[in-house]
Amino acid sequence: MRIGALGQATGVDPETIRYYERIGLLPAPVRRANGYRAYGPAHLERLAFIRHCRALDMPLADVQRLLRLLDHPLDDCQDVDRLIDTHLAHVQGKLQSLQTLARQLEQLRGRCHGQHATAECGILHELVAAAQGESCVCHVDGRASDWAMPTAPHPRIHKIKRVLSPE
Amino acid sequence: MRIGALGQATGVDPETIRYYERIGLLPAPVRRANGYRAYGPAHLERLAFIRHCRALDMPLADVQRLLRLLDHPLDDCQDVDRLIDTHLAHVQGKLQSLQTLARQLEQLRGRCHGQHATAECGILHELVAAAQGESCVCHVDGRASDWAMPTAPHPRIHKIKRVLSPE
DNA sequence: TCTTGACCCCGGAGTGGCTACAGGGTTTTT
DNA sequence: AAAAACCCTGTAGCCACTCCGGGGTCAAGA
Repeated sequence: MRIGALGQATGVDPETIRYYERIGLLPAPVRRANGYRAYGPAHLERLAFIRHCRALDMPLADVQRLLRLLDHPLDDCQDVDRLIDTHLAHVQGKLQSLQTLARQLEQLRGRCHGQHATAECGILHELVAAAQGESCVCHVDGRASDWAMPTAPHPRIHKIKRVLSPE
Repeated sequence: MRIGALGQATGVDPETIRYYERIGLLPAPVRRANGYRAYGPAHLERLAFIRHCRALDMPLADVQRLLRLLDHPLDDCQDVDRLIDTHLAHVQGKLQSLQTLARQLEQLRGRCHGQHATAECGILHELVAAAQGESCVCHVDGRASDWAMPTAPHPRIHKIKRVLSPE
């Protein structure tokens, strides 16, 4: 089958299929005389597997590792366990902070009803107040969620000695 | 204050601050004779605001819009409402699919205990079976979640006429 | 026969929100 | 004086695609 048919069969965009090939996730198929890719059932199966893992939000690197384990059926299965465990922990952590986040946004949303100028908007006021460290509906307990924080408090460990000296 | 002090005060990496300046989110400060950026309290406030919005997982484009609304206090506040509403809906949708995903992963994890070769691993078996369209703990109801799907079934609307013809 | 239009190819750039250099200069501390 | 810490610019990398331009191929319809 050609790339379009494979895409149809698996629900994957042909461009994504080519991308998977480029990064070495899907083996390059043979080519027909005209240069078109010719896929067989093995490709279909493999791509469906990738797709399913992606549906479980696994990063492609993890999918790659699972595929390698599949190709070597005698290896220890603990690697699979660990991979799933790690991924699950990751997902659960994300879930937790997302729940907190949704609560915060709901409360924030409750600050404003009706039409008035932004100068009187409870939402903006709240956001500004929070930014200035005052209490905020978003941070009832006084600390911010770490959801989607660009980088949790300075993961980069370049030793900071100098104390903050306001200019 | 210099960029490092501002970063300390807000918990933002100096490189991120420069990035915000580059994309026009944070106004460029004056420079000292040596070329160093010199920030004042207004910058601190603005950056803290950005940071707080980011903690609520808002995309920078939304933060940009909120900042503009803040700068024009006479505008209608409905824009703020809509922005928050949209964002909240987005977050809630994500939350739902993440919950489904976590359940699926938990069930998948339950398929494998103990040490054996990957050939006998219940997790891998399950994933392969699912990929082949068979019933799967992950997809009890027979349909896949759409969480993190690269692209929900072909959003691209290039009309497909030719029928799938297995090679 | 010609044209249309669906399909295929490739390479490269763009997305968001940073992060990580490289390669230099300046300031402060030891 | 030397070392460490800080600052600058500019560029490239990350993830998982997505989109685009510019072209080739192939079957069906007028």
